[in-house]
Amino acid sequence: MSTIKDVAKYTGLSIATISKYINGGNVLEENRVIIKEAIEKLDYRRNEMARGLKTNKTMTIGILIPSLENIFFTSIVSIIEDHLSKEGYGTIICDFREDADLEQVKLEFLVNKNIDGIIMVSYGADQKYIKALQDKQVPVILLDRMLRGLECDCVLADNLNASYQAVEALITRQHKRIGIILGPEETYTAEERSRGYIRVHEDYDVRIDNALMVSTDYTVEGGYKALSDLWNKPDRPSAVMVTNYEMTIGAIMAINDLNIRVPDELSIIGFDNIQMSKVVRPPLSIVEQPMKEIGMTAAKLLVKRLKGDYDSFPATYRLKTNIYIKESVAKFQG
Amino acid sequence: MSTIKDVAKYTGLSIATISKYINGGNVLEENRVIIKEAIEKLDYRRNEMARGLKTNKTMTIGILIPSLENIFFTSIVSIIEDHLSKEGYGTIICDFREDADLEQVKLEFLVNKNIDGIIMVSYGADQKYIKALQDKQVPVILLDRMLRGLECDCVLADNLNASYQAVEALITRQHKRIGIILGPEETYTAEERSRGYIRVHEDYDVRIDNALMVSTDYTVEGGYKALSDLWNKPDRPSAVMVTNYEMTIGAIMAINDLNIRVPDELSIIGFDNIQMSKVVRPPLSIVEQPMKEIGMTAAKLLVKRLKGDYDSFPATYRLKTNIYIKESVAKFQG
DNA sequence: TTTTGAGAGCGAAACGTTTCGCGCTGGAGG
DNA sequence: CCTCCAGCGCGAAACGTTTCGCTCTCAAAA
Repeated sequence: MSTIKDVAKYTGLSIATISKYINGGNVLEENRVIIKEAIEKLDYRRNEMARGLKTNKTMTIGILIPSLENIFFTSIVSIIEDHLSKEGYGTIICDFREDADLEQVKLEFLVNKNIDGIIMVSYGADQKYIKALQDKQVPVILLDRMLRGLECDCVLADNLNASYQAVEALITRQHKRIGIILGPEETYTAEERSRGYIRVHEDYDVRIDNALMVSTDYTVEGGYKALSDLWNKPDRPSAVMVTNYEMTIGAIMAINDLNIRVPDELSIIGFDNIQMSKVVRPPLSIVEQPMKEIGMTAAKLLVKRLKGDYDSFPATYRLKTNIYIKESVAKFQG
Repeated sequence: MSTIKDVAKYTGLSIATISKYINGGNVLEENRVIIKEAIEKLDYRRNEMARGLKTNKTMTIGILIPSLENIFFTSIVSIIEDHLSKEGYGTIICDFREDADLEQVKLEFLVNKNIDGIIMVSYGADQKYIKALQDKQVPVILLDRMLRGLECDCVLADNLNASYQAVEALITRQHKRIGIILGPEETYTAEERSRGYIRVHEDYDVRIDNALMVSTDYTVEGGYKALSDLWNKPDRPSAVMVTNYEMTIGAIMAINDLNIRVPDELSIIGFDNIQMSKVVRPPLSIVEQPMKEIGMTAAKLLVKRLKGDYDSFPATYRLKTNIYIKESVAKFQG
């Protein structure tokens, strides 16, 4: 592997000049030519580590998500990765398997890798840690969920309106008893989605039966059990909305196992994966989060922060969701 | 940020001794204690870049996959990431969006990041590039598909037997006209899967109608179109196997749109995502690749190579698939 | 002709480690 | 009591860059 020294020797110029050339400084046209030639001939590549040692930059961004098997997160990551790589940043991706302890471990791991910035979905990482990062001028972007009491840039979906609109679609179809399957109570997204559910009931003056709001974890099994429970209540709902992809899968499995006829016996609205809507029968109604937009917004915001532009910090981007009502939703037949 | 120098100063020992301690060398118990104290007190963290500059290691592994939105790949990556992070390696993940040109770009990107090793799914990267990596003692592990004419470690599923077994399950149920939806002809996996299809026909002495073997790209749209085409043939098959996840989704969509009754009119076997089998009705038969095992095997092999153990190079691990026959497959009713 | 200053190149220090080779110490063996 | 040697610790060089502050050149301005 040749170094900047070799290039200097080959061209007869000094190391400093070569460095200048590499970093886009002013060099005589004449020298520019021979440097270029030398670099090609010697197959010189800049040593990122030596560079990083001087500049104190790794050109590496950490991405921390709950699961790499969750298409919602990986779609977002895919966009981020692409954008950042165009800006010259590598992305070290860690998945913490939905485990808050592991989240902390991986977060420290990333920090020890001297990342220049981080984009993360937090389940409850130690806020001190994030604060420490911010103090070190390492930009942090939160994805999907905000952290209470922490000043931090954040990009997420407009969860409240997402569930508001979905439940509204059910209410305007005369449903009165609408079930909602939520994530863990303490999570930000679950709370927001439940607020949308409540608000739309209030706005339309429909009574809420708390028994129809069930919290579980954001897993396939959770969704399965929650839907079964709702169905087995003496006074069962005529419609259900499910508030993430995994639980949607579980709910559909339960519907299949319980032989529930959709939408005659139960209307249902799922979450996140638009493909799913065409795979099951009848076509599933879906609330879709704008993953591409979330990813792009987060990536751009991070790059802005990396350039030192802390304009309007802390910024929160709350992006609009889309709702697709298909045949899995029908008018309530009293 | 404190450095090794600060620790040396604090303890009154030399830099060399601290370094020794950090890297697990022999240090007097007495000193061990005060160094530990100093490190904690000063919140010293090793600067990976300075270290990398000396050792010429980045402790970073590149992972290059066709798509981050493909659960097959991300499941594997998830395992790899977890294992490698335990070994202290960060993983820079790149997705090339199924685009061979972009593959090359991202590969160069990773190489320029001075990765210590790479695990990749190649669509057709320049083999010279891979060879160059190997020459530089950077271990390369190929995933999912081998590259013709390249000596390289490789971990993949036993594709031939996967399709052999699936088609066998159909043949033993009296199906004579069995469709298969394959990936692009030039890809290694598609070729192997088609060989399994052919061999089982030969072994059971069933005539092959070439019209029933359709190649498309590994996409949802491709699967949709392929199944529609098969169905619209004058002499349509009584059973179809689909050879990856995306195409399986597409095939199911087509079945829904064409109102094909499964399994009465058509038996079907899908690929890769076991969850899917319980989401659709009737439950879908599935060939499942052992993703966890693939990931683990690849990660372990890489670590072995990184340690300089080139035992039995080039190694090929061909891992057994599992097949789950569910109600989407029925006996052929002549 | 002299002065000025912009443009280009250069030398050297610094970034935070690892590692080589050497020197000191103290206990075991003769 | 002397000799050895193992075990520790130390100083210094080196890894490949960036960057500061300097000098030199040459053309334009005076």
